[in-house]
Amino acid sequence: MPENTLYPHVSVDCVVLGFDGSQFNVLLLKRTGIEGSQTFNDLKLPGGLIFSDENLDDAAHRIVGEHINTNALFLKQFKSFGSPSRTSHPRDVHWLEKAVQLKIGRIVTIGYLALLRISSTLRFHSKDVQAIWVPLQQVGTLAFDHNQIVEEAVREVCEIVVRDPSTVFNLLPKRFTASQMRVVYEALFGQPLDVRNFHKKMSRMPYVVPLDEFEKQVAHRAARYYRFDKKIYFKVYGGFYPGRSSLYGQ
Amino acid sequence: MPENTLYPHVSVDCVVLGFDGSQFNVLLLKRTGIEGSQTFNDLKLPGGLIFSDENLDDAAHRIVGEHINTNALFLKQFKSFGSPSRTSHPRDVHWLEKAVQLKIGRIVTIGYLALLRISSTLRFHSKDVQAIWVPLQQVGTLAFDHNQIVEEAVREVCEIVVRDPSTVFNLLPKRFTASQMRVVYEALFGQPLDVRNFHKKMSRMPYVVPLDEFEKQVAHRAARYYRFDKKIYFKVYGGFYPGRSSLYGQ
DNA sequence: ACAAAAGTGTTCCGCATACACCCATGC
DNA sequence: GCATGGGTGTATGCGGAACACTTTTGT
Repeated sequence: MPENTLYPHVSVDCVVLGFDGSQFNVLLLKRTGIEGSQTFNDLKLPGGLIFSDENLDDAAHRIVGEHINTNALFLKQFKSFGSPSRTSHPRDVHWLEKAVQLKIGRIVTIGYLALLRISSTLRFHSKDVQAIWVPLQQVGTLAFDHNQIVEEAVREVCEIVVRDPSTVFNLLPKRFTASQMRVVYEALFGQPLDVRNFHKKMSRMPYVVPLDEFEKQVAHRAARYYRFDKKIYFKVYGGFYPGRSSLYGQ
Repeated sequence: MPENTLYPHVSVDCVVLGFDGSQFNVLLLKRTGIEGSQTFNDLKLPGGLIFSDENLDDAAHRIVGEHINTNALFLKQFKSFGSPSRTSHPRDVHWLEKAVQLKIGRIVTIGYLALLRISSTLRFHSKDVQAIWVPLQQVGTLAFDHNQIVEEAVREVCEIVVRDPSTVFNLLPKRFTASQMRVVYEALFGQPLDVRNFHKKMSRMPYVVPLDEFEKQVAHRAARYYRFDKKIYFKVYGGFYPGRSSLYGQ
């Protein structure tokens, strides 16, 4: 089957990062396979071959959508991976042949990154027993080159948030307190942030609007709720971020 | 040939941006094809299918290397393009069948961006009559979706330079004057920059070291030369840029 | 002496950083 | 009343932005 070596397959792999209020988790799927005469269980990213008439973004939505509701999901292509050896581990070769029902020569994969908050209302699709959230710190050895893909995705996240501050609100509920927002930033940057300075930073964001609503039933002073205002945000940034290019002319 | 629709091909397309001292140019290849009974001439990005045992970065180097010397070339993957219709224009279908000698169903392409300076010593490989530099402002309608690819690459450039200031020095000679460097930034940001502020900015960059060498034979005050010091740069930045992620733990 | 580009200093403002105490609430 | 987390103000320093004149050199 020379076609299979000449013509690589194309897949999409999705690094779905969910913030649970204190840390980041990645959505992984349980995989069972055979290596030699042994069976093994490990984990992989949600991913799959693209359909012949499907564009990349659609494929990514479809693949994530097999496990969670993707309405209004932040989902962004971030990097492609095409090492010829990325699917050549015996475990992976064997698993692929069973899963895809094709002899696979090589797969180039397009990496997608999704950001969302893990809320009490977020549910895996019914009967989806293979999908689990794994805290980033506890991710072990994954299938294929998926550790590398996760690593690169994580590297992306901060840059995305810095470039476009509105993306953090994907990680927060509609109403959120200042400390919820601060905890997200602390997780992103891996260090504690000064509370007073963070309040000032927030108050300098015109698109973070304070509400006249407060926490209830808490064993301490009730925190104020805020919300993110998209319209104000786009008015402020005008759709462009600082450092935009104008190489095509002013 | 159902394989061809099921298994897309994978190519690499390279947006090679060359700065000529005053503006950015993109490396394009002349293409001659047939549409209906007419022949036509237009331009395309350098690109091609990946080899079966080649990784993506290597393919990009190979493809750019067919036209210019890629020693120490800044070359970076920036985005993939996979619309099913991106190669479906009749001109492109016909041209591909001749060029690739295969019936092509669909091509997913990985976009690469290269940055370099166009110097007097830069030469296209001998007899390479198809490769030309086209100023970005003068780029017309290109083959396939190459206009879109160029557009996205140009959008990338500023962000890359902002994230990693050392990349600008790919666009400058080893020794450069302050105004040469300023002109690069002005072209990048599409606006004139204040001369005094730019000098201060430069003097705040420890890795831009002033030399005791000056222009000669110029009909005005001779400008000082500077050089970029990689070692100092990496000492300053430690290999990391501000806003790096530490999601894996501190 | 003139044309042409190089080089230089000050002020103002916004933002980041560092730092310590009082407030509201439930138990 | 105490434990728990929420909320607040001041001082300092750096870097971005605005702004005009003198210096050097070849012709």
